[in-house]
Amino acid sequence: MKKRLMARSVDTRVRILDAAETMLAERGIEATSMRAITSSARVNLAAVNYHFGSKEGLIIAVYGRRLGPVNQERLAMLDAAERAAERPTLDAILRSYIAPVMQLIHDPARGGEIFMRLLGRALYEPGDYLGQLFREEMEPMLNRFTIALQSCLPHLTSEELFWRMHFGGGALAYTCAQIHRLELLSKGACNPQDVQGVISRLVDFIAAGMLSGERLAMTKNG
Amino acid sequence: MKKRLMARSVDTRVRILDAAETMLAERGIEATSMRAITSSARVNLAAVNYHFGSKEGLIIAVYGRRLGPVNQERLAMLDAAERAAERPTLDAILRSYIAPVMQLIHDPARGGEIFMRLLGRALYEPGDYLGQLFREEMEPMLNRFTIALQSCLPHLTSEELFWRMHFGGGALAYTCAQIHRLELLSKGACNPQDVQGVISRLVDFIAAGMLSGERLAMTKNG
DNA sequence: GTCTATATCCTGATAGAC
DNA sequence: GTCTATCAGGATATAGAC
Repeated sequence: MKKRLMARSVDTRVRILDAAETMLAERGIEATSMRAITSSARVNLAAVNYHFGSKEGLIIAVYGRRLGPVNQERLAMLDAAERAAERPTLDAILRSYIAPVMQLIHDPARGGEIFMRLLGRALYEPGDYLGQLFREEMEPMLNRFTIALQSCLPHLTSEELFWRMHFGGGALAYTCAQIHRLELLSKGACNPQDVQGVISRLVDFIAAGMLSGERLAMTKNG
Repeated sequence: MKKRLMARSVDTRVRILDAAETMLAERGIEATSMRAITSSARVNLAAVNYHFGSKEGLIIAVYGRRLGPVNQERLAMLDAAERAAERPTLDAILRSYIAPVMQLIHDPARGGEIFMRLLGRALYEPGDYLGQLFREEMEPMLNRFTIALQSCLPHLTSEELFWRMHFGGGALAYTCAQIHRLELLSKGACNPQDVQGVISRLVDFIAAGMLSGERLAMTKNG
């Protein structure tokens, strides 16, 4: 990590990161130019290359500063669930994964709704900007959740579990990325600002999907 | 629609559309330049503007030529299900929506896996490229499926149904967009080429989610 | 319908003064 | 650390010959 020796440079770094975060969430990586970012942040164009080396370095920094805290909260919630019961419920495991992301809506200090949307888009972004960062930041956390789900759903083969985690991840990513449009798309029928409601609905939906056809799926370890 | 008077121009049009389809699915709209498309299609750069007017016109044409047939097949399957039984099952409705998309994998004449991936990315693309096209092509079809689901799940409020359709749509979109990576991501545990297996798993997962907490959700029309 | 050539603007990145 | 000026190349789009 880069040292922060001067107060002014911290300001500049943060202003660039904040502006980039917003524009990347709204337009995507390729559609966001460094000129648009520096103009919005009211810093000089050359400041991006000075502080982050390149556009790719900036993108990685934008995701990097927020991803760690979210994943640490996920693991902390899973830890707490595992301390509270020898085998945590499916609902508790799913909630540990989902709540820290959805609660970003009311946590501007960690990126707020903007970073939530950015996170939802991450796997749809082209190129190799994020490959290494996600392997480092996401894989260890995902491995722990996979193990927790396996002991909760021992009748599922690893293939079945993978498919269902994938479907659940899709529902979550889509919700994060589209959260700002849902009220409009539903013609006012739903209220995305009711964070606890959204979390509970997502947990219920995915838990039901994870448990579907429990009787028929007992082909192993039953 | 533009008339096709000369054999040569049809070739050029189609070669551009095919090349664009592939590159858009792999890199996204903003990351794909017209130079890359025309170079891959081995036609002249100016041909895009001659045939499609602009890059945006090309993008709309790429989606436009494939979206209609897929949605018509969805509606045809729903029609058949409604002829076969007065009230089609939830599984039959979901399968009508999902199967025509997933079966693209083995239907190169309708765009194959490439268009399926492109479709999965559509709602994540920045800008207003596709707004009007989707309002025209998707909304009437979605309205029919909404009605079918409502009569199948009468205990759900329209808010609840919207949320669950949204979650299911996210699972489907994610699967379409990531299909080519699933074998790698699962370290060989799953086989995305087993189309019928993927369809059945998606239908089962989403149906279970749609039905979740049926007893608790009876707040209307029970 | 197709092509070459070009117009006009934007892109990421850097050198060098301050 | 910040700034101006600039580079080299890429972007979409078009004019005009064939």
